[in-house]
Amino acid sequence: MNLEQVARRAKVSTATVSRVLNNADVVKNTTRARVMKAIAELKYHPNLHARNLAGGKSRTIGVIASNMENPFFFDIYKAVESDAHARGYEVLVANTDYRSEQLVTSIRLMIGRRVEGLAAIVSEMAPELIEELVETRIPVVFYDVGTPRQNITNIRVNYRRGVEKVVDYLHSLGHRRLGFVGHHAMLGPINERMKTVVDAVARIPSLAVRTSADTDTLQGGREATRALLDSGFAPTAIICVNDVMAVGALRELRERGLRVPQDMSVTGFDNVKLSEYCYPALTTVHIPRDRIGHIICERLISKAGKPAPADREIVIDPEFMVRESTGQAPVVIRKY
Amino acid sequence: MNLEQVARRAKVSTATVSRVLNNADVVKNTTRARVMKAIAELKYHPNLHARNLAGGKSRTIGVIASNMENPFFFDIYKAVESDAHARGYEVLVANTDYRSEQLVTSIRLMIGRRVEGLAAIVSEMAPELIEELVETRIPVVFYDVGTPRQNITNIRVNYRRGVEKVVDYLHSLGHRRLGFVGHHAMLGPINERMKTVVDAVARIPSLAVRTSADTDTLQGGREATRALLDSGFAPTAIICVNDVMAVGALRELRERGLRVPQDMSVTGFDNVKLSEYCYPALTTVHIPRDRIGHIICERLISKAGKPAPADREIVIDPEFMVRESTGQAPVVIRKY
DNA sequence: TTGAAAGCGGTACCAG
DNA sequence: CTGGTACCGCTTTCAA
Repeated sequence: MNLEQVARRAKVSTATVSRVLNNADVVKNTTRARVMKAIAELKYHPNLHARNLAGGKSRTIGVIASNMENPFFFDIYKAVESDAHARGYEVLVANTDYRSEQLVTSIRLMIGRRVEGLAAIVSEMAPELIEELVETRIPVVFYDVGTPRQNITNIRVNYRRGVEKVVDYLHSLGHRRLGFVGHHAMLGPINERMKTVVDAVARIPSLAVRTSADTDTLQGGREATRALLDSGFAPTAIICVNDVMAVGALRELRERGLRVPQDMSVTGFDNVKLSEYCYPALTTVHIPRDRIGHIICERLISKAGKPAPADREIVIDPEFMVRESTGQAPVVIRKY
Repeated sequence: MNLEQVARRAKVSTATVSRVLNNADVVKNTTRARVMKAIAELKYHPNLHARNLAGGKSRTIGVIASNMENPFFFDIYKAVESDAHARGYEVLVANTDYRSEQLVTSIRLMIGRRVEGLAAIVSEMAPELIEELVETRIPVVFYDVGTPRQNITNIRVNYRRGVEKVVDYLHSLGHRRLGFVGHHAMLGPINERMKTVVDAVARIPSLAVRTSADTDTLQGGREATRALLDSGFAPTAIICVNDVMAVGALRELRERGLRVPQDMSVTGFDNVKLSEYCYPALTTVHIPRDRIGHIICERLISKAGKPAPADREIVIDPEFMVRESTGQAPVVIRKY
């Protein structure tokens, strides 16, 4: 089923059918009606590949994230999609599951589909890949990766500040031994976030920290916490790299009969909805996902006339949120 | 950057470059090397639209879901994607947010992109739309919608059985007044699941039920529960349409000082990971998402030779899982 | 083993 | 307002 068949049935040329499809207002009403009738009767669906090929533009942007299962990424995606739709764009999504080969595959796929903009929310990326993207001249937004370049905009959250607020707060509550639950980064075990925590702790001499890592899931949070508690190091507070893993931590603590926050404090990061719904509600750090989503769209979709802006770094300051999962350090540490 | 430029640089024809790209083994090694070199130097990325157009097949399937934010849908999607990738297929995702216009848009988009198979996990669908899909002859799998047709496979869960198990269990625990928390369906308020619950309750004369509905989110679960408790009807147990909404319900109950399960029992549905991580862990009904995902892929992706099977209905029997959120009906109903 | 050329299904420019 | 037609970038015979 193609333009030509529709044209034949409506007794017009393919050019006219195309005009009707793209609501060019030049078509005479009676002609338009005839064409629409033919389209309906034939149940014709335009081939978007052909359209993109001929038209040269896809009106599509891509979003690649490490883990869409984590609401943090999903919230950003939703914000992007909503904005994109409002501007008549479609968005293609891809998940890397923190696997670098998948990242390569996904990026190539996006380029192959000729997206007009690409957002990569992926925490790590090989320099060659970045180079590859720069060469394509496609507008790109990185979250938390690399530095601004010609066609690249960079959004980064001031994690250092966020983490420092958490550490300082726990310190003020009397905690001296802190555990950190992180997730595996793609390239090697020493990930940036973990380093940030270690640095933040190092500012305060009386503080000690021990880290643990697992997958970025509820279960990973639980496993990492289990490992941390079994390690012999006896923290009175556990800082988690994000809310999802923190919920996993809560579960493990409950299993061991440790009360939060009386026996152990726990903090999350991101402030996803779940952090208010779990028990106890998490003390966490808010990162504005929709703001990030809006910025992405603004940078990726070229406004009428003006080309999309780029070559900038946008730093977002996170906000500390105290809820129920943190409290005074216990005087006597319960065995577990 | 296109095939021709690569061909020119490698001093071969576009046909040969194409052969290299598709690893046809006929190409001489030295030629292949020359082409690969040119490809790398020019940072050439094949245009997939052109490829699909010329080749006639997209090696892509589509998955449309009502709410990817709910892990139930996401788990299915993950399973589908994993299987699809293993067979060299890509998957395109779309979210409808339970909006029927979005469903229409998404389906048209998928057809336009010429997916070779389409899964619709969307609980409701207009007959004309189903007809439209039948006409395309694209293999389709519906979850919980419609009936088998020529190119349509139907997967359905035996909700009735699942709900009956829940109701019977609560009844055996002494509960007589049940609340039901559901979510808004797309078309009108009387959704199928709600009806199923009402029917299941009607089997047992001593039972009474009151329903409430809101969005399919944590917050929706909370709001619906709030409305239910404020309605004057005093349930001793709340049956939730899924786990996510059940977690929202738990939050509202906690807010009101009602203990689960001592003062109020709560049940979920789906058995997503979160149901084991929330507090208290949810009594729920397991629906095997990966099995569903596998079936979808098997039906959508034509095996070598054989065309994908279709025209069948596959019924899945859910499994009841007792955890901590249910208990004996309280003797004295606490005020709230 | 390689090249030439005919599509694939649209879009858009140029005439009429 | 409508038709003819040259591409868009790649795949796939058919010949050589």
